[in-house]
Amino acid sequence: MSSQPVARTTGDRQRDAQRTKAEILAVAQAEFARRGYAGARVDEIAALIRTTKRMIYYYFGGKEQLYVAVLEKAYREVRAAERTVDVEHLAPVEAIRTLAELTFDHHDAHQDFIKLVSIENIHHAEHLRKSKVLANLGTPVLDLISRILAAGQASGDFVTEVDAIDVHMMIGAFCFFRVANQHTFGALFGRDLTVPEHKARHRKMVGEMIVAYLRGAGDTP
Amino acid sequence: MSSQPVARTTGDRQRDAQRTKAEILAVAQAEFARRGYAGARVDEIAALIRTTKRMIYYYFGGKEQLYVAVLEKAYREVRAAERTVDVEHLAPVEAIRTLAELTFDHHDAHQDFIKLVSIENIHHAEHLRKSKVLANLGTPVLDLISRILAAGQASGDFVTEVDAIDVHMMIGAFCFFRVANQHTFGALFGRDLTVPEHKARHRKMVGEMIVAYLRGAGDTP
DNA sequence: CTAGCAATGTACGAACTAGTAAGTTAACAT
DNA sequence: ATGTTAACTTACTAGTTCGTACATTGCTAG
Repeated sequence: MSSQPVARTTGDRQRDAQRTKAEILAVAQAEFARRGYAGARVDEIAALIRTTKRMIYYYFGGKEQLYVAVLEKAYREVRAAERTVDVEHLAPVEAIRTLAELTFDHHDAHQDFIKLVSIENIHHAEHLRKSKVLANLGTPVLDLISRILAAGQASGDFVTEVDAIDVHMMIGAFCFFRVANQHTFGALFGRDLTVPEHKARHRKMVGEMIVAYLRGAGDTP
Repeated sequence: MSSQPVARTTGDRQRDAQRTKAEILAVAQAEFARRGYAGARVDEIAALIRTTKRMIYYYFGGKEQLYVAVLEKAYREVRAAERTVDVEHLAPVEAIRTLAELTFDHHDAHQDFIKLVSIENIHHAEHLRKSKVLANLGTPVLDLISRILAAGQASGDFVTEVDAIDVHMMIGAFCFFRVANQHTFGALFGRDLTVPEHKARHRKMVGEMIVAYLRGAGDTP
């Protein structure tokens, strides 16, 4: 009955729209992250794939739409990863500490995404704003933080009055910075943030930082 | 005796090398911060000044050297500002809190600089590394932090064992993030980080965060 | 087996962009 | 006063870069 073409599972076809599209997206993501929006070259992206530049225009329409598609894919993957986080079985202090450490790991593992976000901010998030997909993506982690904060306040572990967005920002800022600014930081302070000792120490630091802050230890007496 | 042309103080000369150079640098800084290195256009920079594109090549040699000159100028100004910070008359807790708040103010006041740093990181700090000026610029704030930490440990106010660079990074990460990522953050969380309420709250947050962390409140019991 | 169309390749052009050759003028030293 | 040179302008080019017109071929339904 179905008139839809059945998606074949064998991957060795010469013509495969989905594979071509996916390949373009993957290469484009690396290229945009590496060179920025203006610095990326459509011809260079085309040269790095099986197919030709024509396909980029066939499937995406143009450089800008390709860039938006890359952004959308990257954000979708991040949000999907966020949804797999499960720390609600932990006590509030351990829950927020673990969330901070998982956020740290996640940023460390997705450096291309960090770069894309940096690039998008240089452009005042104009592409992100254009995308309807990204507007309706939601931020599951915020609800999680809200619940942890409520539990921590109820138990008395957390004293500081703060909302979930600010907590998310405080954790994210630290995790983002050490990836996004590793090169200038390394050059200016002579410290390579990628070496395991620093990484492990910083991972601990985020957790301790957010717990100390939520316990209210920074208050003026 | 002197064969050097005396620098005239009247600013109304038609030809003034220093003024032209300074004007090019100022416009270029704005343009590079706005569009990124690849996105900035030499013709556009030229169009925004009194003089012509030829002068950019006359004084700086090319687009890349102009960019490096902009970077050098921006970093020099930042380091100069750092040297004016005086918090050593304060007790350790107040000293580090004040330093954090001043860092916050400084980042907030120099958003173009933040953007240039983001851009430079996208390019793996390759230009920054090339510059001999920037290699020998030093980081006066690190010594300051070291002294505050030593005083705090001596007085018993600070318990956490941490070095100055990590403290600088923790403060800087927060201050940097809210400026650098304001656009994607605003679009995704519906929160405009530039509105005074948020800004004032975040300014307090940095101070409380670093004090709480240094007091060792995040330690596992 | 074949018609029809999605998918793909080739070749090219219009517009842009960094950089330069060659000539001109203002300001200063003497 | 005037020669010299730094400061400046104009007009141009060679190369790049996004995008497209047009031709072609593999895949699948029936």
